[in-house]
Amino acid sequence: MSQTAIHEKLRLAGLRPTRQRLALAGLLFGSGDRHVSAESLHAEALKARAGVSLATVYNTLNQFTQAGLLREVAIEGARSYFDTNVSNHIHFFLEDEERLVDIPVADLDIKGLPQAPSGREISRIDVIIRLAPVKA
Amino acid sequence: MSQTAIHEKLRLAGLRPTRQRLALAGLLFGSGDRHVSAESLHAEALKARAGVSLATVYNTLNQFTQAGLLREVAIEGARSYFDTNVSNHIHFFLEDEERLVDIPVADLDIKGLPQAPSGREISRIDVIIRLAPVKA
DNA sequence: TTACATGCAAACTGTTTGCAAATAT
DNA sequence: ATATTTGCAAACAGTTTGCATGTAA
Repeated sequence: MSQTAIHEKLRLAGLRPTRQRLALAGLLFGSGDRHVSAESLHAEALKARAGVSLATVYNTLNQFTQAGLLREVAIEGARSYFDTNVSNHIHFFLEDEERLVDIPVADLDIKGLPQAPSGREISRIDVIIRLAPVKA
Repeated sequence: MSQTAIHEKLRLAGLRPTRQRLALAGLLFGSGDRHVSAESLHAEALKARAGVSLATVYNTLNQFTQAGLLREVAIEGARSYFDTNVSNHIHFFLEDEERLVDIPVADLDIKGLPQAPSGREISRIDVIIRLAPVKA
């Protein structure tokens, strides 16, 4: 994704293209789909010599999520992950590496879902397939 | 579930039936399926005049989970939930009430699941259907 | 020029832990 | 008698926030 496209992406989301946001968006959306934690993105930003504080990384991730640019994925064990792929898909979670992997949901077919209780509607379905190393 | 059954349940799990564990197990397994947080279980224990510290509630929930008596459910937003239903099922999550509801998976049928990467096997599949109130 | 964004450090939440006292076997 | 468990308070991790400073429009 080009610099201009990133600029435009932020503008569309109603977020001012500040130096920090551009840097973080560059890291997030510059290459393919990614899964980051606040900590890991902050580390990357430091390595890239983008002066960005951890607090700003948190704020930015939350703003991006709220704007629909990211999707949050909850995993047991405190740490939150943010996924740059906001299209319809589910996840493998590699328990040994604590890492998420996207699964395209194209040919996934869930049948027999019960109806949402009245007055409520489905806002999202989260599916996480947890994988453990095969025991020797 | 009777007192004796609870006693036996702990014994089978290799956990000494201390006063605190019996009290917490009584609350957890005494009636039907439940979803508790450490905080909520602690509050219940206090109300029931069982002298149990919050630290012990945490430790006990973890021990019970490790013993397979409980299942942990991760939801975005820090707080962990523990489910007394350890059979195969999935969850509704009522976003407005921050509450979990079990869905029996009897007639649920998931097709087209991709294969686990080699060297790994599925240890669990978590499905959470998030529900929001219908906008007026 | 003004409303919004940033950085720092301090606050906060949920959870874990070290250790002395208590308890189950 | 001895190994385990408990409770407290302190430590801890991840995350959020207040406020002075900096920056985009």
